[in-house]
Amino acid sequence: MKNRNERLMEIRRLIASSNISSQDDLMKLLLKKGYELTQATLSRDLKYMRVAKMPNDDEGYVYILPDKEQSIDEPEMQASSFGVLVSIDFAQGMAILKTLPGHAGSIAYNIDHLNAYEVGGTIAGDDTILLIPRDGVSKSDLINMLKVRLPGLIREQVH
Amino acid sequence: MKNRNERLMEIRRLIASSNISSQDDLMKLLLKKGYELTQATLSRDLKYMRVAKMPNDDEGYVYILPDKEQSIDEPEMQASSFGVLVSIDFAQGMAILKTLPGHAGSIAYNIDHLNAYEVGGTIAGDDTILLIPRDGVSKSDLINMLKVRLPGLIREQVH
DNA sequence: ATTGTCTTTGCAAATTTATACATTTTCTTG
DNA sequence: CAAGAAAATGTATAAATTTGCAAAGACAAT
Repeated sequence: MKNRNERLMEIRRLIASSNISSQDDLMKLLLKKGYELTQATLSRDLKYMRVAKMPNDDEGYVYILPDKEQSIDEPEMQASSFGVLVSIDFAQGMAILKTLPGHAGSIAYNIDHLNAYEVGGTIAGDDTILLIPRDGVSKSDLINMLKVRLPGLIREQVH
Repeated sequence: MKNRNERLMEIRRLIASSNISSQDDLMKLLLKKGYELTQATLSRDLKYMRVAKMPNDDEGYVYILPDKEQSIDEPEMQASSFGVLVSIDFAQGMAILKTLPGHAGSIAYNIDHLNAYEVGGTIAGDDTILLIPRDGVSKSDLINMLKVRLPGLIREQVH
């Protein structure tokens, strides 16, 4: 779906920033943000992202993200990074990103620090980044994520 | 009750040592060990011990202990604070090793020179190593090899 | 032993979560 | 573009979990 990825990111943000204790709660929060879906889909989303439900300090239960850091604010992309990502190709289930000469390192740094679910890890050379997506992450998942989380990075002709 | 504490310990042991996916499952295991109780009590026990339920790698869900040493992170393990190898993650059948900044090269060099059967080859960036295992080598094969051949690099995994 | 208090438990009902199946949407490939 | 394949979603339902309430220990102080 067009906005599944966006939705997954929103779910992450919500879980990171508030104490959510049921999928119905989460559903209502998402509805306020404009995402319309059923509890069944949420169950699948949470499973996809390996979100766990855990008893809480006080009363009740909360969902917790399987990631190390739950930072809500994301680092801004540097101005100089604008439009320097030249192409995205896929091979062997991995993404090969081409940048303007010398920019691979900084772009990879930015991508790494998104803590994006989709990204297993990156290795950067001078103008090439090898990005290993997590299992189950599709080409378009990855591209959508990059578009959403690092707007302006990708040159227009890339898709 | 007289043996509630014993029971809690037994539950801990069971959860640590097997993949339990429902309270009914756990109930049956406990029955075999001589503990007779209802699922409702189990729900309370798990809440008391803050045991979380999390989607699993393959299919299904598992209970996990909130033990500080037991990470609920995706990375298979974390290095000790003194170690250089920070995490090992798997995606696309390959291992992605994260190191402290600047150490990827030397760690990759060391791994290469083990001449370990398990390792097809490595590519190192600044703080990331992509390790391609040989066909048929499992995740745990690789981790065990690294533990044995490069002790100290990887923290002992506590269960 | 009796009383009162606190903890633990079972039962049953309510709530929450997962999933089989059908349908729709998206993607790929000719 | 069309056809087939794959992915995503909703519906309805099953499965799993939580909880209110009452009853049954456990324990302390009379």
